[in-house]
Amino acid sequence: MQKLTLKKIAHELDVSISTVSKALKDSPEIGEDTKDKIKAFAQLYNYRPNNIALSLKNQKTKTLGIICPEIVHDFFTTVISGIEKVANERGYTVIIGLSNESFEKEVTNMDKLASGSIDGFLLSVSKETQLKKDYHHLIETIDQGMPIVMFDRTVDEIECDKVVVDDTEGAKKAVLKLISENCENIAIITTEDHVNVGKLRTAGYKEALAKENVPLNESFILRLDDKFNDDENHDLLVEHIQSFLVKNPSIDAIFAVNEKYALTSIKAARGLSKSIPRDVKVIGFSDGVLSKYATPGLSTVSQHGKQLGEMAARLLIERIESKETDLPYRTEVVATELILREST
Amino acid sequence: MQKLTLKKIAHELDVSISTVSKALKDSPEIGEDTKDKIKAFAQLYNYRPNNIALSLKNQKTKTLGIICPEIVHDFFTTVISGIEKVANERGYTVIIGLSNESFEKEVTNMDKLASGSIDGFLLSVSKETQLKKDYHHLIETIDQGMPIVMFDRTVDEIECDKVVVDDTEGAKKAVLKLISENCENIAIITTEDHVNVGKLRTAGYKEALAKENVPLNESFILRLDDKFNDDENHDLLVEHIQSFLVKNPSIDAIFAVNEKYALTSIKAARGLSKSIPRDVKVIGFSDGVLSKYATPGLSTVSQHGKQLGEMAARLLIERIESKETDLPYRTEVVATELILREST
DNA sequence: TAGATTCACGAAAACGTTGTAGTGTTAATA
DNA sequence: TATTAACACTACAACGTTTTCGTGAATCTA
Repeated sequence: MQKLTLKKIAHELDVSISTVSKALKDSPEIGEDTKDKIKAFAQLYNYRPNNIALSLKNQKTKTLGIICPEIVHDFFTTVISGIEKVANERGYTVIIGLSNESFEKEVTNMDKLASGSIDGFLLSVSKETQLKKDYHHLIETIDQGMPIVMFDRTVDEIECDKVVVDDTEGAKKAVLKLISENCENIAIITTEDHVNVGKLRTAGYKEALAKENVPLNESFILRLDDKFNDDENHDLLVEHIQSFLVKNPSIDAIFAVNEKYALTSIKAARGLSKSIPRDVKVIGFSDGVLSKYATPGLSTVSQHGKQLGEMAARLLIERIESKETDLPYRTEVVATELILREST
Repeated sequence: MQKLTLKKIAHELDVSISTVSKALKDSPEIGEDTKDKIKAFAQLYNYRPNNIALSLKNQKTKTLGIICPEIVHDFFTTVISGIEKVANERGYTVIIGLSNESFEKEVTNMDKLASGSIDGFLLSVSKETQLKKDYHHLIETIDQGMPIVMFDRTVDEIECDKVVVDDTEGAKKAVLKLISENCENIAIITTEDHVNVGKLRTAGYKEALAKENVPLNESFILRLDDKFNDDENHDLLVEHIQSFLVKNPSIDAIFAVNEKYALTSIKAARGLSKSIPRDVKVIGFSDGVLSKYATPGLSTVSQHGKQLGEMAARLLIERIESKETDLPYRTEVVATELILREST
């Protein structure tokens, strides 16, 4: 049995399409018995209005597009689950486009979704986009009246709603904690500077050091090439960190800007027969389940990804549903929280 | 500047809508100079045909709906990334609906998407659905001519395309390996039997034992209540496994039916001052990144989630695009692979 | 009983496309 | 010169809705 439409019901019951439509909406224009008859029929054959037709008619899709650099990634999925939650509560559906950190995929994905499929974007830009600093697709999208809310990986040059975690502050808290535990030689394992969050967290690291008058030792900063994010290169990364640790044997604490770096640091240190947390304390940055399930449990700066996602979705939906065309852009900051486990 | 449509171009250039449509499709019906003019205009103002209108006209959306029980979960996201990959290659977009293991959310999500938004479903049923054994929503969907491909968590009672991992065989391989390493008291940490994959993996465990004539000791089977899947109950789970380990001190190997159980087992064993892998060897079941980044690296039965996702998407798209209405249903089995790391 | 009012319903436009079937003009054929 | 063919374009229907505007019939008012 194929999909039921108003037309088919109308034909079957020998009334007009308008009558059916109105009856199902319980319009007072239609007589009670006609209404009953139509409703019963619709119920029986499980009629559901066609979303596509509604979207076309109403010029809105009740759908949100998420553009995300990666999906096998606890932080992003946590954010997505937050987005999905409020989207669903408000009657919205969610489409996901993955950029895989590629500028081109980000552009084509956005292009495709922007062509009528969605009412607005939730976007975390790819690393490549951050590197190229080419934002024409974002500008065009916004110019066409399609709202964008950026989350986590935002770009300063574009004016739009943003939701970010307080990277600098979170990093600072973590490093301050390490200092308070009498660590004197605190290393940071971070990304290259073109990755915004890496840069910000590194800034927090430096701030904490400065605040407590701990001298900054540039050789304690390990900036990891992007290639190490590939799971294939995990063994390489272990070795790389180990040689860093060997070169700097005085290191007694590591602050890692993400979960993978943190966990790999633990593995590397262990491989060097250092005990965690006795010889080296480790704090990561993440919202992930990994940290909780790892042995030893990894202390982390939690990013509250779910709240971030909820916030972002709320901002977007508000903008979509507001008739004010000149709502001022907001930037919301989601606070971090230091969660202490066994690695400190 | 608002969205450009054929109508606006037509009005602007003083030609008919049809002419614009045809010109952009390079139809020979239209004169060269008119074509050039229209194309140039469209290019300049970045015209993109409206997907919604196309969907309505063509009666197909070029969109796939994924219904997934959970998203903060490496296995499912790996599958999704596989789906997204082939979907994109073939010009499809992906909508995600999360059931959060709830029957009701599964039903309402499917209902919503089935109303015109998508051409077919990729579905992994929720635990609650498995428990209730209420499949009316699946039957109705299929009856309406909407194809479903089930992945991983399938239901035997429904006829449709399926892609599964070889749970029994994978579990068997893992346990066989443990036996070959001279483990004599191999425990299994599994789910309750209503979870299909738990049941199948337990079957594999038993098969392996039987094959090598190792006596089956029912007290070595720990069936975990669903509540332990909640990350909140992680500490509880650790204690629970520890008391199990204390009650059965002879256990020298653990086969866990998922990554979290495996990692938690390691943590529990460690807490009991047992060394991994010297005192207890552990093998998990998963595709996750966790295993790789954990210390010690967790040996696992890899499920090749990405291939599974790719396979599922291929099956679905083939069915959608085939004009044959009576394509026979297929069930594809994705082989598992034993990946040995430090926990064995 | 003429006029107004209410009731119950239908026709049609619109959203943005595409494709089929015209249509009017010019050029080629017989 | 009359017929036909080619060309370059336009009109219109359809996809499934919703909504505004009619409209004919029954009922009410004076």
